[in-house]
Amino acid sequence: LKRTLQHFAMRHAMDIEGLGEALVNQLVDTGLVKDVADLYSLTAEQLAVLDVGRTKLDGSAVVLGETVARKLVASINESRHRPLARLLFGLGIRHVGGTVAELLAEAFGSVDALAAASEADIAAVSGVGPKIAESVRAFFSNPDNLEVIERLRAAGVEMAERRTEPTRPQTLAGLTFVLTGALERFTRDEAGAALKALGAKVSSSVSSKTSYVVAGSDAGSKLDKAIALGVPVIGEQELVEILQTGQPPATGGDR
DNA sequence: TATCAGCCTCTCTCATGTCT
DNA sequence: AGACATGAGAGAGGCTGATA
Repeated sequence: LKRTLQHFAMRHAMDIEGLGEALVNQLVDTGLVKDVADLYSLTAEQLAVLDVGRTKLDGSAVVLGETVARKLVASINESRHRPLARLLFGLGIRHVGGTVAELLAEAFGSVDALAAASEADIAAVSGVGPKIAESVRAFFSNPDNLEVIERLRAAGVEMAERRTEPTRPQTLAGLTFVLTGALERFTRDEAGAALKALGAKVSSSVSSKTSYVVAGSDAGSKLDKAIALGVPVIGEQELVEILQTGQPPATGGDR
């Protein structure tokens, strides 16, 4: 349960800021939370008095405090409106990470449609094979999982994708980017989302099929691999230009 | 203001699934 | 079968908020 909660709350899932391992332990150990749906009925008053596992000099317990508790409740409330892919990832279905969750969200559009799909329907999605399809089908065949989904629905968690047409021309369609190192003007997630909005694919590993590697500061082994494979490497300034103009670099990188 | 603990962001690595 | 891509866990360093 603790691992499920941590996974559900993590950044790439429901992104509940402030809910980490220590707090999850407290919530489960005190009995406040028995499944992920219970998160949505927590109050700031309940959270504020939780022991954070330390003691003051006088021997009394250090508690979470009102500031953190209020922020956490706000973050939990916001998480009701995450995109479908985040929810699918957050449910913790084996073999379904962020990327596969996006494929499934795109293909089925709602939790209900995915839950009703056959193994063959799921495996028909490009990028999803029989193992993943079997795992997804098994998840939605488990009554316990279905009950949690119903409780999440009752708590107001959105269960379907809000269809939005691309707002920018898909000028980077067919190009694959890999981000490495730290960027100054945005996080890698933001940069990745901006690239995807232009139709690009963003991958986490470099191969000869990679179109461009965007290297920020302290880039690691992905930069080394890009150089070894002769994949064009671009810097943050070039990335900004791509995002502004919507056009891939004319030169193909020069690092 | 300094310290502390927890959280966040990011890298690295490896097992495993998918595709050609 | 080999190449490619993903998922997931561990660890490092920085950031944040509560406490002293």
